[in-house]
Amino acid sequence: MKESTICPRLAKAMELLGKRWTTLILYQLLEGPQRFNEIESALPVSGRLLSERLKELEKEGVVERKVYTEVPVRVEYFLTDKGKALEGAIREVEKWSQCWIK
Amino acid sequence: MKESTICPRLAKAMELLGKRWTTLILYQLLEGPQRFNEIESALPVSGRLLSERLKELEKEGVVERKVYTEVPVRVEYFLTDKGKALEGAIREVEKWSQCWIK
DNA sequence: ACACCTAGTTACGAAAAGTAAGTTGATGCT
DNA sequence: AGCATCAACTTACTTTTCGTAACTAGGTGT
Repeated sequence: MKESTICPRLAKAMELLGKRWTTLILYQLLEGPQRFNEIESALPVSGRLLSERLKELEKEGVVERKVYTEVPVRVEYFLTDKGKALEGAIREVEKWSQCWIK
Repeated sequence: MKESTICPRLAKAMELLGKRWTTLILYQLLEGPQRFNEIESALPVSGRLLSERLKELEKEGVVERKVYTEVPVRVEYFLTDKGKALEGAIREVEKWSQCWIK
């Protein structure tokens, strides 16, 4: 790595959000709490990566995980306040894609 | 790949914007036209990847490339209208990072 | 002829992603 | 008891992408 003049906070944010699938997972969670399998079927992402990304997002405090000890077990993921604060950014990307992607 | 219920335009947008460095490169270009070496020194990205990303962005019509046949040659990259239309989204991410990333 | 400058490209080992099969723990079925 | 089922992961393995550093091309200046 080299020195860079860019703002470290933005760089760190993009290190998280710039990973494959991350933003689409968050977009999906804007709909409300969802279980592992729901997210997996909504997106073309594999269980392996989904699991990895959700852990990263949890670690960053963007997403939380709640286990319901039913049978079979149910696990729900949902946005924290930090995660909900990303809605504006995600909606802007959504708008852009509607206008500019054919 | 599996079937997914997510909007294909957003998915395609994220396929571009979700790649490593892409958004930071665009953020950098919000400052105005810049040469290859300027972008390279502003970001911790290598020439190899910068070249690859700029080609992708050019192909998608987000960025344009202008060659000045001076000595030595000068090449400038700048945002098209499609690229400038991303400013809102990028600024939202920037705001989020200022508020939520320590 | 040789060094220098920008703007790349190439080669190659390392890390991340994609795919598919396997694991865990609590049932219910026969 | 033994086996199948279900969600939510996890492992093993192949393919793609990344990171680093060295190299190339075209046009000077010395």
